[in-house]
Amino acid sequence: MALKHAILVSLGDTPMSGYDLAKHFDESIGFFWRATHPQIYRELAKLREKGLVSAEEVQQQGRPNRTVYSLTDAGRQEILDWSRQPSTPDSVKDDFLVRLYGLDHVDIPALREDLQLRMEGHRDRCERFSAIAAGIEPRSITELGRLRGLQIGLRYEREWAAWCEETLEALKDEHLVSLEDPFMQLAGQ
Amino acid sequence: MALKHAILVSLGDTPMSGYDLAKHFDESIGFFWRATHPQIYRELAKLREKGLVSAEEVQQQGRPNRTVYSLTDAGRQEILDWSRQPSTPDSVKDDFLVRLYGLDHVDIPALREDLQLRMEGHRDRCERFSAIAAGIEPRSITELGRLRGLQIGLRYEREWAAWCEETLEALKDEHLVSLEDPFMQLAGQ
DNA sequence: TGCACATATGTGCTTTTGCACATATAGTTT
DNA sequence: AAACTATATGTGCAAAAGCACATATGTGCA
Repeated sequence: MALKHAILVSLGDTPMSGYDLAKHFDESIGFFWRATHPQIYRELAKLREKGLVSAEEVQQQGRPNRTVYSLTDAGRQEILDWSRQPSTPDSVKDDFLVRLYGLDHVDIPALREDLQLRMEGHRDRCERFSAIAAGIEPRSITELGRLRGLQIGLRYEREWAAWCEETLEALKDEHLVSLEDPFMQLAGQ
Repeated sequence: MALKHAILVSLGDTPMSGYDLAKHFDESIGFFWRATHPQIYRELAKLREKGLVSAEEVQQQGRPNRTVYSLTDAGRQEILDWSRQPSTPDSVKDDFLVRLYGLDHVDIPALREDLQLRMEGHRDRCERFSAIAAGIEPRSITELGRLRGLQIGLRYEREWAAWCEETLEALKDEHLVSLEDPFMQLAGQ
């Protein structure tokens, strides 16, 4: 369970409300661990009970009040303890790759559309990450960590984007007919 | 829920028992979707109820009997329907990257050990994938899909391995002291 | 006036996942 | 004889995740 730790680590930067955290999970740390707002609010309540975070009600005018959470010393210790456990291997679960694995049973035009969308997503993130990374000159341990995180994100997105492009090419109709049709297969040999 | 579909797709290749499937999930399709044997047996029971797979008891001597499952026409249709839905974005959840994000709060020597282990794992898989990929000359739609899957796996592992190496270098003590110590920071400018 | 939107925080319910444990057969090793 | 390994199939239970829905305030816009 590292949602807990993703929250603690985020609060290690600066105190935040659940709402802030939810936005934060949509942007920066969300690349490493995704979470939705109900998950976050529930987890915050548990962390508060355990004393790993402290909460402070903040009055606001013109808007609902916010509950701002801060990391406690116990929370800091919890991060340290957790960081000494071996990390759990990332559990891969990719719908799209399962389809590719069973390519002869799926709707290929639909898969191509999906692939196109994926490629665009990877390209977008690729540009976003490289823009952010270009602006970081690591002056602290934290910045170094963030930069390394961006680097793997960037590598990942870049490879995926390139692979999508290759795969779109490989899945063009004119390349597939010869595979499906036994006559063409013979002709191609 | 694509465990269901990962099983259906696997049975599309050839009929298998739960035990076979569990091994299969440890090897090939496990790169795209991980599952343990209790998950698989439970899912198989559900798929059987829905008529997406059929089961046949096979007597064996010297070993317990096996229940072999086959894909039905309804199952084939289910794969097709599913493949027409947009794929769900892969949900990233990586402990290790969360630690990197909060680098100033974690135990860095422990993280380095973890990083070393990861790197070895990525290198191993990299070699395994490239050995398998080298032996595939795609002659059918299925083989083309499998090859493309291996290609992204290979790219992924290669980038991760390289990144791990870079990061191990960046996290060496001699590079970190200057970041932690304000005096050294001034001296470095 | 009505509506959408951004802020802000939650509840309820279902599905999925993970992990430990249970059970049975038969061969191999110590 | 006891322990270990491989084959083969499950149950029980708790944690985690996902998603729809609920609620409240104030602003801007048509």
